[in-house]
Amino acid sequence: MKNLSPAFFSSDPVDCARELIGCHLRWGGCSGRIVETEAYRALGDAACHTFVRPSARDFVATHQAGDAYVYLSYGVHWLFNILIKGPQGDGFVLLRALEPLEGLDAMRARRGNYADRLLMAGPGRLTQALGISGAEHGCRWLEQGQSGLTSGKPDSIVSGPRIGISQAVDLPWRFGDPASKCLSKPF
DNA sequence: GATGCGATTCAC
DNA sequence: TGAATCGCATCA
Repeated sequence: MKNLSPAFFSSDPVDCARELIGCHLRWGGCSGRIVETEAYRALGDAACHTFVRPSARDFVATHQAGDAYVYLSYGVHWLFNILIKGPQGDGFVLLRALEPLEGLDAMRARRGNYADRLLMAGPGRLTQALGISGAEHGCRWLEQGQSGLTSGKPDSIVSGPRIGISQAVDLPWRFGDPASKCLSKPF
């Protein structure tokens, strides 16, 4: 297990999304195993925020690889993305589901008394469980000591279409460990 | 200052 | 399976 540095995110968004499956995320006093991600490309991907939002394009231009891109979905749920800036193109990786490892009590205090497998089984659920909100938007969380990523490998990784989007629906840029009990939806 | 709409969740 | 929900970005 080695720590992932911001250099890990100076690569291809789709490669990063795939390689993050099985890695361990540490956030404050909580941690979890990443079991589901999605990739978004800044260029040529109609589902990416950069496609219609000047503010998203500005974010890419003014932030560094690995920085947090956090935004509110449906006016209710915070979604956590990691900025990718690589030679093959920029983009984001959306964290969609984690298996809780440490800090389950703190997660329940924030989310309610749900079963373990439901604490972070969804992009809005995991931010609520970890206490991530708009305050973390733009932050360089990988270099803040109490939070970070360590590498790991799942038994297998599968891919499929991304969830909840209306554009570019055919691109198979959702990745996950099909054996996990904590997916937001089965593959 | 108004409008449209969403990278979802939870309860029914 | 279906409805809530409201904040934010965008543009006028």
